Amino acid sequence: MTERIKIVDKREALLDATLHLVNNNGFHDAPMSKIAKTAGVSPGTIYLYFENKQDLINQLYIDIKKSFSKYAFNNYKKQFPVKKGFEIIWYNIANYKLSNIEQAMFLAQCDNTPMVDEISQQEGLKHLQPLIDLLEKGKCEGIIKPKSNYLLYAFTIYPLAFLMTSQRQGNYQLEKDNLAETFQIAWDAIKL
Amino acid sequence: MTERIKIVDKREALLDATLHLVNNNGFHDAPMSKIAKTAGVSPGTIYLYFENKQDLINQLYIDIKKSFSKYAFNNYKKQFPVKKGFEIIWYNIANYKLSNIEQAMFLAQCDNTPMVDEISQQEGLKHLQPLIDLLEKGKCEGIIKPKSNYLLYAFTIYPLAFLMTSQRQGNYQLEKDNLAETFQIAWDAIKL
Amino acid sequence: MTERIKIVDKREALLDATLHLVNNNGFHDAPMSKIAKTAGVSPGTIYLYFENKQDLINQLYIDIKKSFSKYAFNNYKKQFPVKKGFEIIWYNIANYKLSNIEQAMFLAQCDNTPMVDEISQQEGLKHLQPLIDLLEKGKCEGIIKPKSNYLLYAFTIYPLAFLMTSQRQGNYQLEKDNLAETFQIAWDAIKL
Amino acid sequence: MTERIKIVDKREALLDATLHLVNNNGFHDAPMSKIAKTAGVSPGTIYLYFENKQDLINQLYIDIKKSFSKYAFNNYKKQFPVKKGFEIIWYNIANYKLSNIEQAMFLAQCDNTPMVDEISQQEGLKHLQPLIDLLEKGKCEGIIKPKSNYLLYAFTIYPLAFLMTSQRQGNYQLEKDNLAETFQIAWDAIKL
DNA sequence: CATGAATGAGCTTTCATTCAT
DNA sequence: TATGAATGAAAGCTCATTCAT
Repeated sequence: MTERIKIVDKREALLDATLHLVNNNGFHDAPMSKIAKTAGVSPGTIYLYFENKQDLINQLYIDIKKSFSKYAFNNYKKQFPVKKGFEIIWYNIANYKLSNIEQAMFLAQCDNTPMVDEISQQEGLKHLQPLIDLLEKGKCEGIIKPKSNYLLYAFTIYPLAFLMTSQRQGNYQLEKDNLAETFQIAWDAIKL
Repeated sequence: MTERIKIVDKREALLDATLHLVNNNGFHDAPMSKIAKTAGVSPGTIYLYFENKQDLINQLYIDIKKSFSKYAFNNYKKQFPVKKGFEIIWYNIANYKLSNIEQAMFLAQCDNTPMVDEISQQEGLKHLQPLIDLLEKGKCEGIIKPKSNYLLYAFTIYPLAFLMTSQRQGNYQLEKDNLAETFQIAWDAIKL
Repeated sequence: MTERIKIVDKREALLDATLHLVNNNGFHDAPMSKIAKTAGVSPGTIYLYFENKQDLINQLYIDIKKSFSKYAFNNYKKQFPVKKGFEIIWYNIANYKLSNIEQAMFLAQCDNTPMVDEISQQEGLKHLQPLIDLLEKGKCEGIIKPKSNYLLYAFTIYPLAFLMTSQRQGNYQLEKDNLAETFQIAWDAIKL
Repeated sequence: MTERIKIVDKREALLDATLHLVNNNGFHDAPMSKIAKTAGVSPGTIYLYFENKQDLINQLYIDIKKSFSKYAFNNYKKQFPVKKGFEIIWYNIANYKLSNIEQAMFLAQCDNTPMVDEISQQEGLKHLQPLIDLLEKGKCEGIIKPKSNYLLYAFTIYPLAFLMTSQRQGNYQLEKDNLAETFQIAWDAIKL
């Protein structure tokens, strides 16, 4: 019992340290020694939990991607009417990016960089299926523009990444207040 | 004369090599030796044109940013009516990302990674001022939603980055045909 | 009782594992962790039976050397006439190298490498005294050439190491049949 | 010109350092850092001349094997009568082992250890062909016992390795004087 | 006795940078 | 200008050994 907690703790500490260092210094300036030190652990210990640096990055990516998609579909049911369902998912994702900036930044870095295995990248893509299904349903019902899902995603969900980055740099403040206005813009983009 | 051309050639070859390697391998797997070899130049030669690796990356970033913004405002005049002006800029940017994928990928990598100096990052931001001015004008004239420019940018220009990435991975084909439909989505998002 | 047997078993398992790994991978690629795993034991356990890696190697060397010399003088009595005595010892050694290839290989590795303590090396040398005595007797009786024992050993016993190696590599088959011919060669070398 | 000499010098210095360290400490205690220091060179420099540690060892092995076999057949011509030819080769090898103890020790270590690639090991074997041919000729002419070449080698050439080791440990002195007697023993072993 | 997670010194190797040519 | 051999600090990783359980 205590053992399992400890193990989880150390793995977690290492993932946290990696997240933090890669975010702030980039993959290229996040040496294993620093990761170990930040996690309060000896360099050799990393290799008890991860095969190598690439594996550490991959696992971090997948872990975060999982927690992200779990968050994204919280309280969502596919029986919901299209607009309501979309609203819930959109708000979930927006809130995730607002309150888990570190994680969101890391995902952005992974998605724009060849630092994650292609296999892990594929793995991470699977998780948005319910959103795809919802968009399809919306198109069938004549509520959403009959365009590629990539297009619909690009103009509704993806912009949140930019707002998050802007916010982090202090240029823009995305808050509960203006979230509704922002959703309106997203919805205007794709509604029929 | 030939010498000056040569100089330009070598600098250019080095920037090209860096662009290519960083795009395909990431900053962390683009050693100076490989950059030199790809550029057909000796490692030592790099330091005749650039102070160090960071400087090389910075200059590449600024160079591309410049060429990008030049492209973005091609044929654009601030006297144009708001929608026409916006349309021109939007299409310019879309076309740039379609035809200069390497450059666009690199910018995306820089914007989501701490690989470029903050100073250079600031430097790169200045270039979009005419777009900002245009959006402001649109808001004054009641044509565009009275929202933060960050928001307006996020839901019109920024999505193009996602489409470019999707296209590069073969998931989506952004072409001349559907460019018009795509613009419509962008415009719907911000028009009043 | 069971405990003592167990103890012996574990020590034995560790020695066996070491023998096997050092033979196949070399000393430099036989880490304690692999030895432990091969022996079906925890890494920490090794240190209950051996002081450290060097001690493990040393003890293995001495153990094998002991069993080898016991085998070498099996059925031998110093009262035997010289040629008969020599024949018995020679056949014993030949048979040992034929049927205990792993052990013989390990000894060869130890004898040509600085992997064993000098002390242990000295320790291992003592065991051939009866053979030395026999050679001396042979020289006194005018049956064997009056040469250094090193020389006599080099041209009678030592060649068996080469034949064993050749056999292991599949180049040569040393078997019961040709053992007699081989002995003849050895004897021709040193007989007067 | 100066460059090539320098290059050869550095490669040579590294091979020498490796020879010395592996002989005295064993493969397992001959770290690249020590090799570099002994060669009067920086650790990184090793990798300008060798792919990795294994390659360094392999090349050293092959180099020595080559120089050994060149030495072995010095002044030898296949037109010589069998005994004279054999005598020349045997003396050459004996002299090599007497005057190039370091090299001979290293070869012995390689031949009794899995430290050299199998490919390189094969490569090293090719060089004794003229001796094989000579033994065959001797057998045809009824001068040498009609036995396997492995056997003939084991009882004539191979014993020299033992004498060299003994000599190095100060137990035995193989010198010009007793070389003739020693040859006699070898010849007695295989002559018909 | 036995475990095996943890350690950290030390290993092999890489790579940004220099400098004699 | 241009070279590229050389550097050496630092990277990723291994492994003999320890110690709390």
